[in-house]
Amino acid sequence: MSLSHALLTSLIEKSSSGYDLARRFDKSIGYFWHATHQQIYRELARMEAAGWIESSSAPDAGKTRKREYRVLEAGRLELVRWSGEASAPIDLRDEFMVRLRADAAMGPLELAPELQRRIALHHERLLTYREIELRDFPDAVPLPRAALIRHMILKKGILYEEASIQWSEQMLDLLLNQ
Amino acid sequence: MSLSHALLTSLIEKSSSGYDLARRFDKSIGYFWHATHQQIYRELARMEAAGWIESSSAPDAGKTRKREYRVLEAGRLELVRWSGEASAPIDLRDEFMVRLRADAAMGPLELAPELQRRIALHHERLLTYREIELRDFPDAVPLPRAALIRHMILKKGILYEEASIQWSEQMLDLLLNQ
DNA sequence: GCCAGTTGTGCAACCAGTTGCATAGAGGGT
DNA sequence: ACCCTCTATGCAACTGGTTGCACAACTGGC
Repeated sequence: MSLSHALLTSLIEKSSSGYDLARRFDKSIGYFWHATHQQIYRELARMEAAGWIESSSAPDAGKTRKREYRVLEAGRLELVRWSGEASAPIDLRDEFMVRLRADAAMGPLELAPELQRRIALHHERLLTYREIELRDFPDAVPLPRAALIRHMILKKGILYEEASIQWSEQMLDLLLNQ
Repeated sequence: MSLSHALLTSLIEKSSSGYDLARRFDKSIGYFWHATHQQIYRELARMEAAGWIESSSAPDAGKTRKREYRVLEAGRLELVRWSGEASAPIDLRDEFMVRLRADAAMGPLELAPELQRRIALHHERLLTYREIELRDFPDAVPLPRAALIRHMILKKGILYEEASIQWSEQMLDLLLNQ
């Protein structure tokens, strides 16, 4: 689902190999998107065939097969073109909500432990995001537009985790005491 | 991704035809999940083959092909079994975030109109959810456990829309004034 | 020198979701 | 009678994402 455009954006920020891209992707756009290395290699091959990017043996390749991918003008144009399209709203396809509904339909199903596990996970992520926030977006200095946008994207993740924790704790209380 | 279990849950709440199921699905579990009729028919066929559900010509079929699907004991057992599994956290794969990142990487891209469209959409959904809330979950009466759970699921949608609106308005301000 | 682990690329098969199309009866309008 | 729309089911082809596996070189430990 437009993984290619996400990769293009990442490559504009910094030319890199498929492998590096896969790891950077997880740490940047990856707040809200995960892609396997398989998808990324396949997409890079397609984009190169389409003339959006070019590649050559990476400067630090040595005797390895490592390649470096760079965005071409056609890639930039494509990204600008795509940015004008309407974006489909995400669906929040959450299996746990189905489990809760099943509990409501069939009687208590012991979902509390799983909910607790999820709360811990949300806390973990929140912590990571807050660390990135402290490191990358000091609010003493006035930040340029690009940094403000990136900060807002991170904030979206932070807000989501905070809201999830609050909601989950209320839900947990309900499961345990009703 | 476990659409089958979502459908099982829906069918436990009420036996119905594929078509009715598709429409009810959009209105209930569909707060956070959308499935096409195609997926639903295919999944029903699989579940029937697996012995989780059975079907017969619907009582109100007349001369049409309309069928009614009912959950069998094996289906209930499967749902209980599945409820004990760990649920993968959702990924918030949002194309618009990629567009924002592209804006940050390449300079202003005129994303404000699209953001405004999204804000309107969030308002629309929020309104729908609030109407359902007023209709189905009066807080004067003490509700039974099952209703409380269903209410919490709906609340998750409401909280998400509210947070999205707040965040989007802040983002819009940034896009227009920076 | 060998083994385990990490970096890096890639093929093949599979599964889930989407899209376009086809079929068929019911009900309503002109 | 004719056509249009809605209800209802379904096939076929395609796209995107996932999983398992394989290959290759380099890196550090014993």
